[in-house]
Amino acid sequence: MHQPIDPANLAEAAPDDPARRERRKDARPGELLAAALDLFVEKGFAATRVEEVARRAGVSKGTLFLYFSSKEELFKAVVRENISGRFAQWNEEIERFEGSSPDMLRYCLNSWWERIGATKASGIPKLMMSEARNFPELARFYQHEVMQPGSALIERVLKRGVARGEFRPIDFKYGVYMVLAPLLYLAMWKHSLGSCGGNLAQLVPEEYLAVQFDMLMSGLSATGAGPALARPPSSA
Amino acid sequence: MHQPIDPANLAEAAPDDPARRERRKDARPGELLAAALDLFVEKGFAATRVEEVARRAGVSKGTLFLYFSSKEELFKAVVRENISGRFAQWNEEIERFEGSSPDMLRYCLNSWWERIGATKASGIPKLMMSEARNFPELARFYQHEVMQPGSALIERVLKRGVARGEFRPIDFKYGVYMVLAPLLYLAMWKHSLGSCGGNLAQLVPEEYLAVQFDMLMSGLSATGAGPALARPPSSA
Amino acid sequence: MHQPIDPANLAEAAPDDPARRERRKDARPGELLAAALDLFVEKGFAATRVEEVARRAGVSKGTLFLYFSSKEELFKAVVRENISGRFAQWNEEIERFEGSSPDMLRYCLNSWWERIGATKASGIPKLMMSEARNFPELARFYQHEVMQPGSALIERVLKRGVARGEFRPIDFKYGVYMVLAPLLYLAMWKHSLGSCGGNLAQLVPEEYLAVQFDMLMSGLSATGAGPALARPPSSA
Amino acid sequence: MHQPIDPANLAEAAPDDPARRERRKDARPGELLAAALDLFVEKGFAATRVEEVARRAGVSKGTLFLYFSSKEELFKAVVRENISGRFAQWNEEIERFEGSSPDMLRYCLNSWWERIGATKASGIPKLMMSEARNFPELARFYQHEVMQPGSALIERVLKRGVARGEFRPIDFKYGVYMVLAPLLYLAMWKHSLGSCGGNLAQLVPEEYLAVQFDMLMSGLSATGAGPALARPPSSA
DNA sequence: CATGAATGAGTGTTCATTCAT
DNA sequence: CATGAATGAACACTCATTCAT
Repeated sequence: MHQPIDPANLAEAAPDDPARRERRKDARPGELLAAALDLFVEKGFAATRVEEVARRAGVSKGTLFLYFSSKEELFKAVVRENISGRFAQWNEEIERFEGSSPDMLRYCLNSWWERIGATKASGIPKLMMSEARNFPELARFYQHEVMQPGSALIERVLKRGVARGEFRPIDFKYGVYMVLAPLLYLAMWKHSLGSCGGNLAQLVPEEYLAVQFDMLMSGLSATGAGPALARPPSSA
Repeated sequence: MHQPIDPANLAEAAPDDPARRERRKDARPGELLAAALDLFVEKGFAATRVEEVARRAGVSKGTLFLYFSSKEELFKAVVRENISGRFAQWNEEIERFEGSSPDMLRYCLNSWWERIGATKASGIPKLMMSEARNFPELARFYQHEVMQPGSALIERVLKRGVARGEFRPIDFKYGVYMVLAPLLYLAMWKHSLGSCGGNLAQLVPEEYLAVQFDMLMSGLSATGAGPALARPPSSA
Repeated sequence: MHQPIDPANLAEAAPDDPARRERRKDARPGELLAAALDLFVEKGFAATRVEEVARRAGVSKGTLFLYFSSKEELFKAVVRENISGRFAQWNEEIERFEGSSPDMLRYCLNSWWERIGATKASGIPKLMMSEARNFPELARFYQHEVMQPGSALIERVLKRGVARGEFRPIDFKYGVYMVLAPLLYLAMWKHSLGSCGGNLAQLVPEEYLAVQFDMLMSGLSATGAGPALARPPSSA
Repeated sequence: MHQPIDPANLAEAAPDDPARRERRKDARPGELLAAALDLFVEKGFAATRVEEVARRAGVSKGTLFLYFSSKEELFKAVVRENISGRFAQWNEEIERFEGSSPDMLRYCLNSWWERIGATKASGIPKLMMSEARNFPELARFYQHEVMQPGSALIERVLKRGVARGEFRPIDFKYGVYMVLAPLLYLAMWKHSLGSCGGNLAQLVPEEYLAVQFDMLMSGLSATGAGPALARPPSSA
């Protein structure tokens, strides 16, 4: 990732050389961002000490402030770094998917679990929920870069199912939330109450997701006799 | 000294009159609890300053500690006042409910919305999710005083429905989460991303809940042909 | 002690009637002073809470301030209350004592232990040592009312012994401290380090005093060959 | 990573060079320790404000906590710096001492006076007496770090004297207190009543100590005919 | 006289941020 | 570029003192 450091030009590079600074922005900050993600997810924003982030990244506290002008900026950078990129691939996969819509939906839930839910990244939605109010700008950013593409992806799946007669006609706006809510609740639960000992009913995420999927299918099933969702879609 | 004490009215105004004390303990703390709820919901537990709570209630910092021995106790009192204190009545209502189990479930969702979801109290679940990790004692408290009774209440409804043949047999542990997750997600959404302008799809909570209810019913329906939840219940 | 309360003149007694206040100064304050002595001795001045003093005396915090304008004044009153009186009797006893001077000295040490050292009053010297610097006026008072008569009493005993040829001639000024220092050190030790668990060598006060007495006698003995104190008395 | 690490100069300037850290830890803290000693002695432990210590040392409050993790640790450091740290040297001196035991004891008293008694450090025993009860952890520390080694040192001197036939056999436990009590009483007196004007009999410490030493010697003298301490030693 | 609710200044400690080297 | 020593604002909680009743 870094080019080999050439001692020959060290003396020549002006301290404020923008190019050099640019390069750095990719180098050392990477370790800082990783450390920050770990700690923010683990302890939350307020309880994370910048010194510990720096230490975990192997640099000094002063160095951290060389790259991020404040703890808040660090937080924003962490969120930016860890969320957007995946949707492109995800959309492609959906595009190429050839199975039934229920299978496609199951595939979505499963890959969410594998790529987000079961990983450290699952801490980010929780992070955003917790801090959104104190970082409205970040919240807006998250809406545009994460919530919107995510919702769009799910909406596409649902629409495909309806179009192919595999799902009954539904109100897509709320249908999306029906898929999202259980996933996001699970992510948040994992990183808050679920991480505190003494839980009455220890969730097994895989089972939780299976049950939620069954539930979804019975709500979406074109053959189901239930009244659910059988209302004229309010928005396309 | 001021005026001769008239024994006749001793019962009404004796300095240690328990009733008077009761009134006091209910009077000023009431304003403190209201102020605390506002601020906790608005800024979170850690970011709320006890002094500001006091100021908003119109008393001094010292007075607050006269009624609540610590910030954590204040928080617990807020939770008791707004959530756990209601389970008794709620349980009674359920006990006396005579309609069908679907109606009972709908009644639960509706009263949750009216009493919690639509009020400032809906900020509390979000708050707990955000702060649980950093305040384990509060998390334990919340588990015992809120999550447990809440889950038990829902489980009772589900069991009644199954027993009366109105719901298909389900795994109750996950069934409870199927009811809870959408509610809690809504509460959290309201107090985080939902409270920041510029949302792509503005949820209308009532509609969201209606759709979620339909969904639930189709998943639970005894007559439905879908595969959902049709697994042997794992716990009674 | 108090005159019976005549309801007839209650209305007439001006609230600030000094006589009435005087009366009170003997009545309720007695309990307050006792409670304060206990607590000051037990926990020191700073660590004693006026509220606890009041509670132990069975009155409210406000009432305490009715009698003592501040915590410091309470402290002064406690010290004043508990120190002077005993010397008159003590001096008389010494006056009448007819045994040998060593026996008289032993008698002094023993009665100090019985009347002061073994009682709560032993806390007062410790109190004074601890707080003298912050209450210079009290320190002066203590010097005049306690240290001075106490020293004089001991000096009288020593002089008697020298006059009767039972003690060798000594410098009385320092001789007095030779008697006092072990006693006062014991009192302070009892109320500080001695009251904390885990002492290496648990003192038994009676044994400590016996050994100190032997020591004193060997230093004072007219027959002893040692060089001790055999210098021309420098004062008195 | 920044520059190739040259093993050759690691010992001199590595950022984590323990020697450099050592120097730092001795530099500024020295001023803090001096300021703390002054203030603790002057006002006591509880009444001393860490901010004032910092201010007097010319640094900020935060800096103080950079070097001492708490006020109690600061106090312990003061005690170590001024008292317990000296026992090693003191023990060595005793070890090498070749004169008679009475001379050795006199040497001990004199060096106590020069190194502790006559210096600000003499305020520490008084301080401990005053605050021990309210700071049990400090009391324990003081017992282990000061009282115990101090007693052991004196006990060694006494045992040597008895072993060499220069002192008569004594109960060492109380013998130690016979040496200690006058010293500690002097220290306390200096910092409490002795520091308030208007003393009846102004002690001259050097004379006080000389007299106490004579007294001790006559009590310990092997040739003395007195009864003092001539009891079978209770502990070896 | 007596109460006890109310006050608010004061304390030890933390931690994001700065800056001289 | 990197460091880490220094900063100082901030915060929960205490408690002597006041005063309306």
